[in-house]
Amino acid sequence: MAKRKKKLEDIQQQVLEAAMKLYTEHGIEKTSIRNIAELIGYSPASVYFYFKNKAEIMFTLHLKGFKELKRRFDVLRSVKNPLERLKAMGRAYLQFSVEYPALYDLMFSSTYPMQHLEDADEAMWRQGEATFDALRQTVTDCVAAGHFAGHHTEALSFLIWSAVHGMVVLHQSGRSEKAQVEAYQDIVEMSYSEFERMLDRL
Amino acid sequence: MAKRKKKLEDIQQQVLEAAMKLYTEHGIEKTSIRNIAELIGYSPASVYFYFKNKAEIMFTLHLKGFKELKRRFDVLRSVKNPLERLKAMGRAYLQFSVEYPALYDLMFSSTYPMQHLEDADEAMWRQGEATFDALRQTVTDCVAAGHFAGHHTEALSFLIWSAVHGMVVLHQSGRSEKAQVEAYQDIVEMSYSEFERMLDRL
DNA sequence: TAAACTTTTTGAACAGTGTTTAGTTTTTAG
DNA sequence: CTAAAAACTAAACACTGTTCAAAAAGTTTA
Repeated sequence: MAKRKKKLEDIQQQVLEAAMKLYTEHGIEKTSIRNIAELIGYSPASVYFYFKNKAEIMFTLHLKGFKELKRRFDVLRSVKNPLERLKAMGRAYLQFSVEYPALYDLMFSSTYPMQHLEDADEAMWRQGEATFDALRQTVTDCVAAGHFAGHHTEALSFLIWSAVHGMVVLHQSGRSEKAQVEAYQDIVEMSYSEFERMLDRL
Repeated sequence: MAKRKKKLEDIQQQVLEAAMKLYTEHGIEKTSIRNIAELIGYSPASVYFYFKNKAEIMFTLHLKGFKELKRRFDVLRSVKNPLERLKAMGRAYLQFSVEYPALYDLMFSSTYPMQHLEDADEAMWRQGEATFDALRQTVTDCVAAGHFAGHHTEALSFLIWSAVHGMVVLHQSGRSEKAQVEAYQDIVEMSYSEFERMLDRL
């Protein structure tokens, strides 16, 4: 009976891996239940024995992204200077988006995982909340250390998230290149440096 | 022969209006060629007589958004103080995103219009470029007036775009609420105020 | 072992999508 | 009035997510 469960989880894992492979290599349009099924040697209907629907598959996938991002943020807790930690978090966030663009899209843009939250009647997005908490806490630490005087912590935290997220999505949607934002190698890198300098002056 | 052209453009217009109506009222998933066709009393195949494909319809639609956004930016040219103009542009941008969320998505997030650019072998996204130009010019004016000393104009411009765009998409994707970013009425408004204060200190 | 029961798997279908093609109808020009 | 051009459509193709009844496989009980 333990083996049963093992096998079930095993195939769930296979589904997730196939979905991830299709998603990263060929995008959302090729990540179909039929393609997933074919990749693991099952019929399309079988996929629905292991997952409620496609939204749940994508939701489960996006959780893996948050696990990795959290891991990276956790490493940065060793950075004692809160302002330096905040800047390092931003860089880690950008780095993550470059290494896992598909996963990033699932975590912060795609409607699929959010759709699952509504299917499951979950009012909250725990992973997003936890990640924002990490940011908010670091901003709070900065304030305690005398930075950002007169600024509203919550609003400033959201602004910081927005700025970095905005760079990522403009870049990933192809808009920054198509709008000729760069005669420069990496506009995102340069803009983030500008952002760090802004934070220094607050 | 002028009447011919008139009628052709007339039906193109009808297609666009139907598409816009479906998109704003029921989202992308209900904005199908079949639904558009039904709304204007034509067969689905007829739509392809007036537009190459769905990407072209969405592209044409997103142009209307840029026309309106440009109109709003043009009004702000009367604001002589460049820093004030920059801040007003940001507010106008946010205001636009609130009034036309569907159009905003088409302009800055959806892959459909960008897909058309690739279909049409257009290396450039003229509307995005023109809009970014307006922002870049205003930042340049700010620099000329002694602001943002030591900052890189291009990178700073991209950062400003990113910050405001990031607020909009986090808000519109439902992520900000689901991540409990607000026990506050309007986190976007508050964050933008923080942003203005940041600009003042540069 | 045989029957009963449960878990797992699937073929087939439903309702939908974007798009193409061949053929028909309508309109215009000579 | 006829020939050419323009406008329009039915039907199909190849997909999509999803459901359901039935079949197959595995497990437990008598």
